[in-house]
Amino acid sequence: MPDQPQPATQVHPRKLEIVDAAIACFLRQGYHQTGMRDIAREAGVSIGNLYNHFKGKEALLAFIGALESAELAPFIDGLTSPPSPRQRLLTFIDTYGAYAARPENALLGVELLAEALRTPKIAAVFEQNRASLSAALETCLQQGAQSGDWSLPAPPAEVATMVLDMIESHGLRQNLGARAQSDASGLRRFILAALAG
Amino acid sequence: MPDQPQPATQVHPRKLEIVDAAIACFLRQGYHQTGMRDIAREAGVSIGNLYNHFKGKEALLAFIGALESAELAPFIDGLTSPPSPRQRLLTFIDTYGAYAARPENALLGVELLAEALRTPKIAAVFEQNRASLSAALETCLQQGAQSGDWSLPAPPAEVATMVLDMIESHGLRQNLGARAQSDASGLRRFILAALAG
Amino acid sequence: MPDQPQPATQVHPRKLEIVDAAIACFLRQGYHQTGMRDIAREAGVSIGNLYNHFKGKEALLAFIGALESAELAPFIDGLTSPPSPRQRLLTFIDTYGAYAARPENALLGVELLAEALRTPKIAAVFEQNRASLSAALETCLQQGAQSGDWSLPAPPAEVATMVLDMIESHGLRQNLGARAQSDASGLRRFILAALAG
Amino acid sequence: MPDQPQPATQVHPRKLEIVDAAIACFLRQGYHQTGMRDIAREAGVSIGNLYNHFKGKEALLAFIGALESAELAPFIDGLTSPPSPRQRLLTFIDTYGAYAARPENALLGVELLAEALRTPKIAAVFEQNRASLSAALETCLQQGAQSGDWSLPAPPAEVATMVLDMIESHGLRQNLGARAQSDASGLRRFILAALAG
DNA sequence: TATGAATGAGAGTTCATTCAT
DNA sequence: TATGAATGAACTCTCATTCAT
Repeated sequence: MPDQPQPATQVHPRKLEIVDAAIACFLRQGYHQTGMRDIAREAGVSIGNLYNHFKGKEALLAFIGALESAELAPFIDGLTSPPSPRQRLLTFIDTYGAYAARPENALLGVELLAEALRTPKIAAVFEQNRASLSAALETCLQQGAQSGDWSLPAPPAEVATMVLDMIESHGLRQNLGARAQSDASGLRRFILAALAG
Repeated sequence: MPDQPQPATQVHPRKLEIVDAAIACFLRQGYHQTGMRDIAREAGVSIGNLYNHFKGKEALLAFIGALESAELAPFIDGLTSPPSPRQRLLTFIDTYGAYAARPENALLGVELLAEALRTPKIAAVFEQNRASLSAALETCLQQGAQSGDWSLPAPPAEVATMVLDMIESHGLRQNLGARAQSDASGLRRFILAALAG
Repeated sequence: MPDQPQPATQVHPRKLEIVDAAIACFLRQGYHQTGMRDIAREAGVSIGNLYNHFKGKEALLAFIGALESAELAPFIDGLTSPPSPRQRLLTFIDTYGAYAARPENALLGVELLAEALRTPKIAAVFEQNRASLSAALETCLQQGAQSGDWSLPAPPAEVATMVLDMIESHGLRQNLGARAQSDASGLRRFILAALAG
Repeated sequence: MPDQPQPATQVHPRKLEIVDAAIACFLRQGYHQTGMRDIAREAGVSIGNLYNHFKGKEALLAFIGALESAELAPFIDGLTSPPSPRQRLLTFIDTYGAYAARPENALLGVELLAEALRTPKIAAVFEQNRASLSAALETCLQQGAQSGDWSLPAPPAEVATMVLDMIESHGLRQNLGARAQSDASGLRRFILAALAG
């Protein structure tokens, strides 16, 4: 986490305005369909000044990806904190499911993923976010297995990955077609059934 | 299915060469990073002639997406044909899992998905492929439920969607980092556990 | 001479129009002050099409430099052909002096030189032109020394270089201030005096 | 000489640091390839402060050109002072030859020249340096002619110009290719031969 | 069917310079 | 004196696409 972009500590407020503008544009038009000029206009900033705050388009996307890291912290906390593993897992499925279903997360996630496939810098951010979340979930899963809450049908790391994939795919699916089953009850039942042992 | 691109019936062989070239380019560089000139060069065709075969770049991607439809047919057959539901499901997880893990499918799938988010024409192709596969899996799942092979933790359509998501996410995951658990055994066990009831 | 750009043989006429436009712009505004759009406009060509004919700005300058090679041929012939070494040298000083004094050669020469200092591709063209001309002059100087027309105050290659430098500097000087001694008689007398022995 | 930049008298030391930084950048990257930000960074100064010391990029180059004027003074002294004209000329060829061969002088000279072709302000500085040096050399040449040390093959001003051109071209040549005859003996012999009369 | 010259909007980025602090 | 955010025109170059041949 050391030399990762640190959006939390002392940043020029303009920088955050630019980030918001970029997110809005990426959501509306997609990453590649968005020009730096679009972002500058949306942020009410000159194109030249935009480059005073970000080295380039890719850096902007990486920064946005890193922002996600901060948003993930509560979920990680929730997975490792007080209540029973079972309660923690249920809460996680619901809350992270809701998070993953929000358009700005679902759609930006796909842009980020597609870009991570070609751009190592983006891939690094992407994988770091994934890894920290996955590790927390894995811990929770193992604790639940030890406490007899459930049994794992596969190695914990693998199960954690699959559960995350399910939740995120589910969130994305809500944003795809016109329909929307909109609640996570099926998701929750599926996962619990898989752990029923 | 009426005015869908029909890759199966009589196409100019040059057209398929172009498609192969496009796939190669999209895999190597990504959809947006690939120029029509790149494709023409890779196919050994003039840029003008490329446009004799495809109306534009988007049409090319849509055609590629439609090609996938043909590749899906065997899986659909397998899900609805002779053996027991359980056997059909296991086979499907393995074979479709292998299919989804092939780089050309995993990576192109993400490109297609990202593009489908903004481009209705692409979305249509994308959803059609998904729908036909999902319907077949749903049928298989219902049959297994009726025959007592398993019980469904959620409505069949939803379970089908989640199972497909898992398999495809799993395939994509193999193409992301450097690691590779590489086999589908964890995946299979997870799904079967979810259906164990 | 093999894989050098060959402006003589079969080139699209438009390419030459572009070259002419570029030369006009470079002379008027200088190389760095000239934008690709300036050249396109001057040539009556779209900016996109300009790039169909030249890979980039640097390639354009290199091509112009290579064109000079063709213009040098007559001087090289004159230095190595029929009459007496003395007559050849005198003719060379006058004709090459006039050539070097023409604004398009004097001014473009400086641009080319300045660029050659930083750009290996340009340096290569620049040095090749210099080398072929210098070799021819060296030969002539040696023949004159053998025939007793003159004696060389330094190694022939060095003398050749210095004589060329003098002629070219002289040509440039005509294009600098407002004054203009305009003839090459002083130059000729200086060189002949140096060879007088 | 009135409103010429006056590098000699009281200047803010920061100003000289900036000049040094600019020279370093111009040498490394060339004048046009160097941005004001590059210079500011190299000097360890903010871009805003840079403009407190210099009106603009062109003023910086002009100042550098004017600095040269101070460096020329010793040569001018040497050409007009005590010993015999012959000895003065020989010393000048050697010392000014060495000066002209130093990369910072040879390369910056070309940048300055190229810029002088388009920018009157730069041309003024350039020509003034040239004129004062040329005048001193011309005086020396005439004195040598009067004292019978040599005879001039052309009007003294023209001979002075040509001798300067030779020395400077020779210095530049050392910085061009990889070869390097490195000493000025050929140059000296050539010039003396031209004056042998 | 096949060619590649032609188009011009638009891409990301850098530029010299200004100005409020 | 010193800072660096702010400006917007300009840069080189690429894009998908068209069209005369």
